[in-house]
Amino acid sequence: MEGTELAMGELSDLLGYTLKRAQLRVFDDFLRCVAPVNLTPAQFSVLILLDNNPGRNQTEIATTLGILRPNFVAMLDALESRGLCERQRSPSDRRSHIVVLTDKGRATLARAKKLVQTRHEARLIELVGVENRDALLSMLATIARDF
Amino acid sequence: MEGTELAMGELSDLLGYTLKRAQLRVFDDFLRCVAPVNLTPAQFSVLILLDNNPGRNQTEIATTLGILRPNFVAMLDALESRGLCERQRSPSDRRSHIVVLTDKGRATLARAKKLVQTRHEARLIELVGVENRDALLSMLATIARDF
DNA sequence: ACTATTTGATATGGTCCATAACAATTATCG
DNA sequence: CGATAATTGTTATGGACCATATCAAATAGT
Repeated sequence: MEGTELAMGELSDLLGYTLKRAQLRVFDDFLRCVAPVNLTPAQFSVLILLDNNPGRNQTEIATTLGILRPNFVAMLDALESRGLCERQRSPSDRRSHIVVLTDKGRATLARAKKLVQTRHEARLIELVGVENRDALLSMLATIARDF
Repeated sequence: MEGTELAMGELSDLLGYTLKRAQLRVFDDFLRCVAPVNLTPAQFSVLILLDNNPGRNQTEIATTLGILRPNFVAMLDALESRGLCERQRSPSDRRSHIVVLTDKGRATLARAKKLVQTRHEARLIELVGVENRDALLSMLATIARDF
């Protein structure tokens, strides 16, 4: 039985590899921290978008999150079945569904935001250092936007 | 038809969200840059590990990459069917398969490394700035390791 | 020698992502 | 106006990736 660690080679110097590894860790921690309200990162992002963009339909919400419309249907079904949001028929266009947060949805989102801040992001900031957090976020945003 | 952009709200300030978005972009660009040798990020990481750790078996390679043994079987099948690596019976333990790079595998890896460096990483470094790249990599590695 | 463990493998199910197609509705424009 | 095109939500479907249980062969442990 060989107990020796394997050499990562040039993987340690690959931004993409380290980026993916970090992302998996962060999402895993997010799930643990937000477990009390039972929201995935994707569901959390949907609730935030609904809160900040009232009166929008499914397509608009989905596409701004990079979710394809067909895949957004089941996501909304899950949130709506838990009473966190509602589909309403638009009076101006009877094809589209306007998605709105319910009171329960707003309350859940508030709890989730608090959990994310106090448990998840706080620990993350402490890890990388307060003085580096904004630079990190800025670089990641640049990559996400302009790469 | 509303042409207005939606507000991202507190998503813009969420490290996890931006991290994921950046990761998707980076992997997408990796695929484009490495398309001439037809390797996914995961396959590339396997080849690198094989090159740096001769004489190891499937389980050791897979687990260091965070790949579960059952899922590694098909991955190796694909690489082996392309003649990039080979499974050899270990003389010391006839249960395990030692995985080795073939000459073609080494050549392909060399081409891939060159493509990654000159097209992929170079552009990424240029985007975030040479002076920031190491700090970025270091923070991501810290998150991946200690979070 | 008998049991427990390990290794590669198969089967299977879940989640996420992507495309095609469809009915209902609305927009286009001849 | 009316025929055609485009849009919206939806379903169906398939692929990629991830996780668990299980198995036969081989080895380790006692």
